[in-house]
Amino acid sequence: MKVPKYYLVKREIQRLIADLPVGAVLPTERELAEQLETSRTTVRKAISELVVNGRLERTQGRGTFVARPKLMQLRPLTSFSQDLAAEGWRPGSKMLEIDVIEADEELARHLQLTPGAPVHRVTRLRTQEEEPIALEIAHLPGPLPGLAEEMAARGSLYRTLAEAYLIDLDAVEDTVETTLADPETANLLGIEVGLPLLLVHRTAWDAGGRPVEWTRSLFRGDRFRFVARHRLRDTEHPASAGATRP
Amino acid sequence: MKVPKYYLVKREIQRLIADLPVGAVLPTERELAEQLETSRTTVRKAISELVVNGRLERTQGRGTFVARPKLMQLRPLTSFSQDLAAEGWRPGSKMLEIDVIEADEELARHLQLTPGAPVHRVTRLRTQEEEPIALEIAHLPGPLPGLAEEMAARGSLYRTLAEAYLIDLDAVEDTVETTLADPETANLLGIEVGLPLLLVHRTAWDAGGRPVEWTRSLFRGDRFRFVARHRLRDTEHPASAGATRP
DNA sequence: GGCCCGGATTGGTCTATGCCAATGTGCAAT
DNA sequence: ATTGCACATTGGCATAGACCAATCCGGGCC
Repeated sequence: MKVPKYYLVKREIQRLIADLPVGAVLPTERELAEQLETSRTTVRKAISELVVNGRLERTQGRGTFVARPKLMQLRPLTSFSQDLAAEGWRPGSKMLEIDVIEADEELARHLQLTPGAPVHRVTRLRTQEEEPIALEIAHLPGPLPGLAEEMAARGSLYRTLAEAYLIDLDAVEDTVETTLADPETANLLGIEVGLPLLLVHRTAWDAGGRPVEWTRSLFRGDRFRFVARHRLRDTEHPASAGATRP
Repeated sequence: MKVPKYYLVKREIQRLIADLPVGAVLPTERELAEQLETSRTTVRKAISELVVNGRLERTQGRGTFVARPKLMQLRPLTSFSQDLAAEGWRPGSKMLEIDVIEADEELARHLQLTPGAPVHRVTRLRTQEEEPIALEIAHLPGPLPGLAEEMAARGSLYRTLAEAYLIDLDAVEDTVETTLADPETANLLGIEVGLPLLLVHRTAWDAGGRPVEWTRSLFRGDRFRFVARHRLRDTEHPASAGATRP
């Protein structure tokens, strides 16, 4: 199989940083190009993949550094802060905006509303050791008077829903897919444009089966792992699935 | 916010292909560079992001084409073939290799074995309308005499485990994260090196709590969405999570 | 000491260009 | 009609070089 040169350079750099401690600075791109007998363009392509992989971080004007390897796990049936706290992380949250918008087509569908209905929107930046790791936009239907104040008093969205509005969640569904950081998101998360992100949509229902939350979250793809665990009942046992061939 | 030129070019091309049918061919990179008054390098960078997004596909010597948008959903508690069949897709599977290997450190940990213990390895290429969409490597502990023949007779791994070896799954855990296609995987999946993939690890246990499967799957990140749905019991209710602030 | 400014350093973007590799086409030979 | 080969086309890889923007550092100034 033909392996392009930038990929060999990538492995070379990987070997180079294997022995370096976290935070160590790499040679400059110009130096690496000379040492590895290639062009700066090729070095940059190799480094870019390592940045996407989460192995390196770079800042204009400063340099390229060995990134702290840290993989945080998220469980669908728990809350963001609960998840991270359980793993010994120190989660934080920065409120960006609370406002009321009119539901568009998609939003109305997920929350079982008619388009144009008012929906509360809560935009937050989730942080970890002061470092942004996720952008979260929650949509909540129905009247929630004083939401901003109640949220400010409690911090946690779920706690606010339960205590201030007596809304208890009964079921949640998460979908996980990948996307790329656009300039705005990259700016908020402090990462490069084009880095892969985990795009998570969460819908939550109350005991009556009414949707009470539809949230869109963007996580750094190189920092998170999503975990789902299930017990199987016989009726949905995998072994009962049809044969693989059509 | 400063937006680089290749990002503007990306939007321009996005506008261009919005009106084109699936499979339509784009102008060549050299033509686009001229029309948009930029260099071919910049055009390529823009196109590359659209390829990563799943909007475009390109083949050396042929051209760049509008990709078929198709997002398939995967549910953790069902099998691969069951998932896709339920959505009206026509899943297939191509056996690449069945062999027995010695468990390394990681594998032994997941299957609760001692390193060096023999483990069956089943490597398959999952397909969809003859198109490869996932690379799946299953690891199965314990003696499974005649595994290759039993698999060949049934097609489905889970069905084989249940019918031929009386192994019934009781619980599964999936983890989902992102990674990049290395040259080997890209070759097997017929995609470009460096495309983001969904890396899914599945562990399955039998009723006795013994691990019976540890599988590593690589899905095209632009084609799949992972779905997890849960009912909440009070003891693990999100509202009981700690406050957001540390 | 503290502040400000200018220059050096480093990554970020863009251009222009050359060659390679895969593909498709059309003509010629059989 | 089929095969085979040369050639044009198109994307893939790599280079060299220029300029921009963020950062850092040190000297000079208050």
